[in-house]
Amino acid sequence: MSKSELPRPTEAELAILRVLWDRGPSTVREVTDALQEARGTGYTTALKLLQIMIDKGLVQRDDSAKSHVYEAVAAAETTQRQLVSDLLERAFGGSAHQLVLQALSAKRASSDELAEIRVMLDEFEKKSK
Amino acid sequence: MSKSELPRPTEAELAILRVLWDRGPSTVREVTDALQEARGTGYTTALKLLQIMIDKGLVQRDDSAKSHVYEAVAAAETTQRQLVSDLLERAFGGSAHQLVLQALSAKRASSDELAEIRVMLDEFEKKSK
DNA sequence: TGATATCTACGAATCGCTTCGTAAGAATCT
DNA sequence: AGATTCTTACGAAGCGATTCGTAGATATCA
Repeated sequence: MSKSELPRPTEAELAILRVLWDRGPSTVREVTDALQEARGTGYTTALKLLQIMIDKGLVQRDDSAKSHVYEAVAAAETTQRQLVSDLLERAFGGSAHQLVLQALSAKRASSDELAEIRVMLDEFEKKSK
Repeated sequence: MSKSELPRPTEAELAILRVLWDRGPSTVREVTDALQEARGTGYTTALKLLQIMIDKGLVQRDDSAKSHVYEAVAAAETTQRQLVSDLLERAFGGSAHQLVLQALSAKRASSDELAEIRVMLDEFEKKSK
């Protein structure tokens, strides 16, 4: 079984993935604490979600210790790319520059950010040649 | 009541909105036909969705004729901006340039597209000054 | 007119997501 | 040991999204 076909994470699952990407491998307790303030997630809720995410292949688990340790299977960039790609098709009909435009409008991007994006474009173009 | 607080459309609702943005005001029949190939949506399914979307304020209806005519309340750009903004927070922690980067990676954007995006950045920067 | 087609409205079934209560086992404290 | 705390596992409730069947009203056709 290849890793290439992970399902799109749901909203709650994405919140958990963000914690795992941020903290690295973590226990249920640690995930719960991290989500406590932002979402008020309860302990058994986080546990259940992580168990479901194992079934889906989104996370893997090390259960050698008493408190199991969970880890995201896909890198942040991979999942983010999947999500953007999804939105691009579903909402923009594949028009990347429309998406970028709306992203900048939504964010009211600063000049610094715009400059950063320009650098990215340069690198991107260099690579694709 | 202001129009400013429309809920985020669901997946099926977004598919309908795209038809309405594309075609302009349309009947249930027209929406169903447009979605038939892409999604296999049945007539009563489209009708029910449109009725739900009226409750949510996503569409409005002209029922003066026998076949009611539905129209999107928000412009495409407005909803798209909302969706991108949402994804930006939920998946990227607000980092716009990370989102742009993943969008370009996902799309393998062409040089033409990249050029288009550069033009956009210029205009954007000009406006924000 | 009678049959057929088209439309709206409504209810219900189904499914996935999210949350929580509870039970049972294991470790820790007194 | 006995009580407390922490953990995993599991089931189920609640909710929203999606789909469809059916009924009833209205228009169209033969």
